[in-house]
Amino acid sequence: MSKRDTFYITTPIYYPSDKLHIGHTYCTVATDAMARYKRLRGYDVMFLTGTDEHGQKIESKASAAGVTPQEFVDNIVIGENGITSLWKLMNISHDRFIRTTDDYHVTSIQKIFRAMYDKGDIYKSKYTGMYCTPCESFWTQSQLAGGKCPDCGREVQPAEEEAYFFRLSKYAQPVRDLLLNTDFLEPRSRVHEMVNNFIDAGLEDLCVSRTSFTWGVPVDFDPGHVVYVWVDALSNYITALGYGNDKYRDYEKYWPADVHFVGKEIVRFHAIVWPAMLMSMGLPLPKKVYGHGWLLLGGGKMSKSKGNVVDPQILASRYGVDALRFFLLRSFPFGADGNFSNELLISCINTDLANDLGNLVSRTTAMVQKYFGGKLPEQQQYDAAMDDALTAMLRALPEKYAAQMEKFAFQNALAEVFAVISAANKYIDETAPWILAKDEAQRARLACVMYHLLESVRVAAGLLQPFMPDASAQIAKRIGADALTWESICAFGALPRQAQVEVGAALFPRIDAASELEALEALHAQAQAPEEDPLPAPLPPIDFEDFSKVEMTVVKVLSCENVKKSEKLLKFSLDDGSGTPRQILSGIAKFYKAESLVGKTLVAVTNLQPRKMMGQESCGMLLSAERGQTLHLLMLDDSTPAGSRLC
RNA sequence: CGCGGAGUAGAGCAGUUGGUAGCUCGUCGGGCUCAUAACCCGGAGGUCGUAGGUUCAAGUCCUGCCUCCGCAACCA
Repeated sequence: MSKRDTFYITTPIYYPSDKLHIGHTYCTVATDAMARYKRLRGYDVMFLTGTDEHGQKIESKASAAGVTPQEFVDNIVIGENGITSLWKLMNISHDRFIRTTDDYHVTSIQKIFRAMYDKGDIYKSKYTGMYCTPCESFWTQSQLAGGKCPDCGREVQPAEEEAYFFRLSKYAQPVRDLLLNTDFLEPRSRVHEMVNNFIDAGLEDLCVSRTSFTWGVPVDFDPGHVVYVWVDALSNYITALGYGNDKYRDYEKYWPADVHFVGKEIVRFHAIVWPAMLMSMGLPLPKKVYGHGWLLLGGGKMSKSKGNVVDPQILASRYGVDALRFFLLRSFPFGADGNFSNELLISCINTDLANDLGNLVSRTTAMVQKYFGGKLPEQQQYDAAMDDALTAMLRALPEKYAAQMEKFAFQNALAEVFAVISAANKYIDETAPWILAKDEAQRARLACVMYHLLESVRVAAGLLQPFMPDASAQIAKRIGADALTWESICAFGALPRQAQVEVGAALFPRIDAASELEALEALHAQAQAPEEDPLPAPLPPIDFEDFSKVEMTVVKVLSCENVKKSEKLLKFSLDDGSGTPRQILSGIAKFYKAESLVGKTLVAVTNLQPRKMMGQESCGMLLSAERGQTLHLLMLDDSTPAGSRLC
């Protein structure tokens, strides 16, 4: 046999700091459908997924949980209800699962890092960030919690550490050309975002090592440094094939990847950093990066902090894995955001799966059973006027479907299949088999009608295999079809004339929408309720001397207004007793209306280093009490004079 | 004037290179009885966010404006 064409497809490697939600499932299911489709088409497919297990966040979460980082990620990745079991539940057919803590990956990363260093594309310099001394941790501005260390809640200071940098700037031009002049990145709308926001804004060299934490791949020629996420995580796509290690030997065979499916939030790394790294290593670039959309809830982003995460395990257990997989790919265009809702899920299952597909299988097999005892006779009479339209549709379907699949337009591919399922339901009405059945002379005609229905079901089931592997197999079994190969799907009449059917229970039972929605609401509320915000960890004792360094002053609000273009900032002008108004910016706009605070008596730390926010200077910090999602400013009795010191 | 996306029937969405506005759900009426109260047919319902412009012709191209969302920034 001649060497088959290969198809290499990947999901991102997910970060196991929390349970995965429906968004991750969406991406993985889409990748799985594509992989299964390509296998159906005869490709030699490599489907890779995995987990990105290093980094400071894992390290600190593990320490908070009192376990080692390895134990922590093991639990989330391969533990009970972990990521691998979620993929097993979702019937994901990945060929390989990479964990960045795997030995072979670590070995490869060290080689890759050194290769880029030897080439001069990685160099040593200084990294500047906010540093928390007690935690020995660097944080970026965006990681800070209320401007403080997200771990311990203490103050952080600007500081710098020695670090290695990747010469990303050197590759700005070739990457820009790649994005603008080729189909490397799709959908096209993502290209503008990348070029305008990042490349043309000036691409800075990228910090690719850290000394502030240890949970990572060590830089083997410089103890104390660990490889930072970019090199470690992105390279998984080649290390998993054996690049730089002896574990696998598939690099030559599968690289370059045919497509990386990624969420739009990480398009930037895949479309800019990854090609630049490969250019530096002198390796071929992946053929395509596809940035899919997000599932939104109530029009907004799904996120833990909003408490609106949807749990795929619950949905799969209630409605079935195939139904959930189908829903995800049928309801939303892959390239754009989609609005997830339980109503939509239930209505999709009821309409497409129960009413149209499931019911078609049910009525068809029931009739074959009823009229022919489960097996069609050889004698069948074709009626061009009645049958031509349906057979033409069936013959044209595989090609139309394939055209959509090649574009990753899962929604459209499924729409094509369901157009034929609808046509088959209509065909029953037009041919009215129950009338034919009353006339013994019409037996051959009736058999032909039944055969056409079975063929419609067979072809549809064949094309649904990538989306609903189990349900498709069940349908094939019911209508007495063999394995649904692509060739047989394309060949109308591949089903034996004397097909033997079996009647069974409903494949997709109808869901009572009203009661189900109620049940889901209840489950959701249950999942939300116990999430009490834990108290932050107690801080170590401090000297009175340390405490006395903080100057806390009673202030009165002279004026207060929202800072333009900022959601969170309020700008205060305060009477601190000195006679000169003091300006302080505070990120509490979500909790208080600016005008309601005028005249209030508050407490401010008045000897903090002034700091600029949104271009305005802030001289101090207003004290407030925070618990979970709530925040209360410290307000004193208005008789307290401005300028009083707290002691 | 940071960047991008979106605004199309009650709801959720399609509308490729400009040429009579479609789909699903819901709703109203009819048909059928093989089937999972499912299936089939038909009706009602849209000045395609808004104001201009190009064109014989614009949801589809151009410009301004409004609203929503995301990214970025910022959150002492």
